[in-house]
Amino acid sequence: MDLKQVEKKWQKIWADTGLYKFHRDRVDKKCYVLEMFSYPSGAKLHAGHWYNYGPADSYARFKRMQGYEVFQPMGFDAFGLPAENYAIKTGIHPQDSTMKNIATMEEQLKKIGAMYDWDYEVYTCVPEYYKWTQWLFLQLYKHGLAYRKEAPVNWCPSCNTVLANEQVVQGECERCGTTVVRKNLTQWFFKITDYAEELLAGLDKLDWPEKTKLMQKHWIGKSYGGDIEFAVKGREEKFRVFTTRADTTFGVTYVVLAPENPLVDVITTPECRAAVEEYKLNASKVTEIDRLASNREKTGVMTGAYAINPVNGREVPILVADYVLASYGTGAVMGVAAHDERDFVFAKKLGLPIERVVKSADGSPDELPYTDYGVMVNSGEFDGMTSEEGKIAVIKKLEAEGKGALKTNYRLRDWLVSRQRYWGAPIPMIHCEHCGVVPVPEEDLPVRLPYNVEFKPDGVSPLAKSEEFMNVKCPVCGRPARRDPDTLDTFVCSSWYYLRYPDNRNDKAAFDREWIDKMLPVDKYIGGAEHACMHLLYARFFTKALRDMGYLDFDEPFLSLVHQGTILGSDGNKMSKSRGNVVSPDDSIAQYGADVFRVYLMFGFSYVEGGPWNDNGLESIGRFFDRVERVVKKCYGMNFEKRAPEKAEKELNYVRNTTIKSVSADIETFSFNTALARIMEFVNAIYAYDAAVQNKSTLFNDCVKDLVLLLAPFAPHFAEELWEMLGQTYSVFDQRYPVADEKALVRDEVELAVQVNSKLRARITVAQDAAKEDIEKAALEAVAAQLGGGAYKKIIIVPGRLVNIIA
RNA sequence: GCAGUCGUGGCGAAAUUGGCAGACGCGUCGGAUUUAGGUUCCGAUGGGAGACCGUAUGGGUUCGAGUCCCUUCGACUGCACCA
Repeated sequence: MDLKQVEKKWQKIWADTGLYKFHRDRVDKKCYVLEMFSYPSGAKLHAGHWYNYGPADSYARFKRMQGYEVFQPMGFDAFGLPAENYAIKTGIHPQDSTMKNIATMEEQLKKIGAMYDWDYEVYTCVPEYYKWTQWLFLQLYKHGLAYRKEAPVNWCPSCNTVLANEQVVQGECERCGTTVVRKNLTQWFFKITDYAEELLAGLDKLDWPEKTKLMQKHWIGKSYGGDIEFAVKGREEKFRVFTTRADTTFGVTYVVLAPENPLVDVITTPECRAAVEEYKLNASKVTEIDRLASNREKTGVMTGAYAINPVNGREVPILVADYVLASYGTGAVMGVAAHDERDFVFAKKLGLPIERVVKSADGSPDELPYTDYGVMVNSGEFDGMTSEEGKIAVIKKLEAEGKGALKTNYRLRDWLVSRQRYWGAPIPMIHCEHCGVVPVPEEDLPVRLPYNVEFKPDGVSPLAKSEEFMNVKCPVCGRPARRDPDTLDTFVCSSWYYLRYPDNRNDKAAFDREWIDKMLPVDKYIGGAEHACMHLLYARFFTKALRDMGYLDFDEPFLSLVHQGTILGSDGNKMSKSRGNVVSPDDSIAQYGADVFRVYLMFGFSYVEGGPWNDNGLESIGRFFDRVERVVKKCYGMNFEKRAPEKAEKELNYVRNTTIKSVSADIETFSFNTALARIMEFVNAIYAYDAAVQNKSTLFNDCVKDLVLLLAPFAPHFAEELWEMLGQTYSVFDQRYPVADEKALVRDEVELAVQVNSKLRARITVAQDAAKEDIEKAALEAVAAQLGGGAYKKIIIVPGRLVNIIA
């Protein structure tokens, strides 16, 4: 059959009959299947998109055939850096290129033949959407979850522009090669850290890949310890360090501040100032990634100031070193050279003292640095305590003296959402000389992104150059004021799109609470593992924050998550233009059709693994389709006998039902490759029956019908055509997926392997319900020769599998 | 550097979760159909002549290990001196 014609035909009929329209009145049966939406970059839909969307759609179709009201929307994550860079290069406006790309990708997406209900489509870059992104920002602001603070950005002094991390290559600007420095700007943050504990605790309940949960767990990075307060000698100032090893506090021989720590400027002595300033300048030139490279040589300088260790009153030097980060803990660390790997290296390098205060508990000799737990020594009243006891006891004592506190620390940082970019949602805030920072009133939303803006980089946010945009009346006092010139991180747009889909036309609210409480959470979310920590964590945060603000009533957005693997080029490398190994789906589809392409992707790879592309796999799927088509054609119009040979009937019916059972189970776990293998076996069994039995009964017809139904989610156009060929009524997707007849799954006889001393020696066939004694007897008979005298120590029987005789 | 995942025929991969390793497919070989090639249908296909040997490596637990534990090697992904 001409698959391309068939695909066109059914895509039209599906659209004309509205087959995939979501029925809102059946919401109690809803199944929300969501694939991560596309980013419409210059490129077209690639093999990776297909690998995400094709199998996911097969899952959705399976759910539909099980009677669920499937909601499977599609949309575009349309704001972002690539469109803007493309514009800087070509002069084509981001809005124009983006809308054009979207149109192309929509066409391509329609060719997949997926069940998307396009009525619910969403673009994040249109005012109808970003109005509500801005509204969400305002709600977070009103609830104290959005705030401003200074934070460093990557700054190219030559281009006069802020760079994204990916635009910094080995510390240099990717465009001009100038060394990138860090520069502080006042920017907006979302207080995701308020939810650190809940984000961590909620992971347990989720049906997500374990490794993804583990990655989020590490990202949140909870650790138990305490703050310890050090006074600066001869000054008023005090500062705290966070430590998980307070049992080593007596071994502190120095303390280190991060170069960005504001205290540095305050305490540095005049003699040391020049060196410290130079050190700070150099540190600002090193990107965070380079600065944190583990094999990098440790550096640091003295501030000239001294700190007083609160446990023993000892004076220790205060240094500045870039291995201490301002963003983690308190931006200050106590140096315990004897019991910390990094401190040890640092102390050696700078000639600082090293003093042991912990030794191994069993008294066995150990070398420094000794980083394990042990027993405290040289620690005054704490001598003899174990590290476990000591790290609590030391903090508790300090706490009583007001010089410390037990503390749980999180690695997670607040989410920086300001971008000094054009192509994003404007931040809906106004800066008034008299009233300060004022939110845009909700009735004034959206704050529209102006079209005519000079977005080429020249030192300020592109929007800052648009007087028309910037000038606004202060909503509080009415006097002239300025808008915030920054736009929102695109992750903000994608943190709530799944909430907008079900209610995408709502112009009164971001979404109707009652409705989305019925439609959400998402039942199955499918997308790449690269989003494990950012997108998936941000979306969870948004859901929880919206719940607490009273806009919805569930805790988690995505109950169940699957990551598809990556399809590599046929050379085993990641597909990339520079390698020239990119596989274009369009060519394959033009040749074989969308269904063959989709089935190839599902059969040839383990879904979560992916793997290298292989050209000749497509052809074999085409042949499989032909094989199915032939048996369907043969079946239609055939005259059936009432009875056929019982044995052949029983065998075929057995295969039929085991196929149904395992295919259903496999789709549920996204094991598409094995599901298709079972279907192929079923086809083989139908052929075997056909060859062996002259006068076929209606079982043959039933099996062929089941075959088409089983195949339908995988090859939707093809199956719809076959269903019609069988004289059945439209549509195959309104049929129920076959359900196995449990009675047919029981076989009269089973084959068991017989082992002697765990080595396979024979096979026996016994009745399904054979008694233990009978099995033993049959097994012993079968291996009588090997056993010789017949003596044995014991027999192990694994029901339905094997018998192992230990001689 | 740390963490996670993984390593199975010529190739893509399976393996009921500790129970007959290699399902299914590709490729290859053979047979049938065909004037022939292709298509189609049927069969064989881990290695070895064999007893046997085989799931990266070396050990361990077990009646039994691809699966669990430890060692080493390699690949991929993530994180980045996390105090």
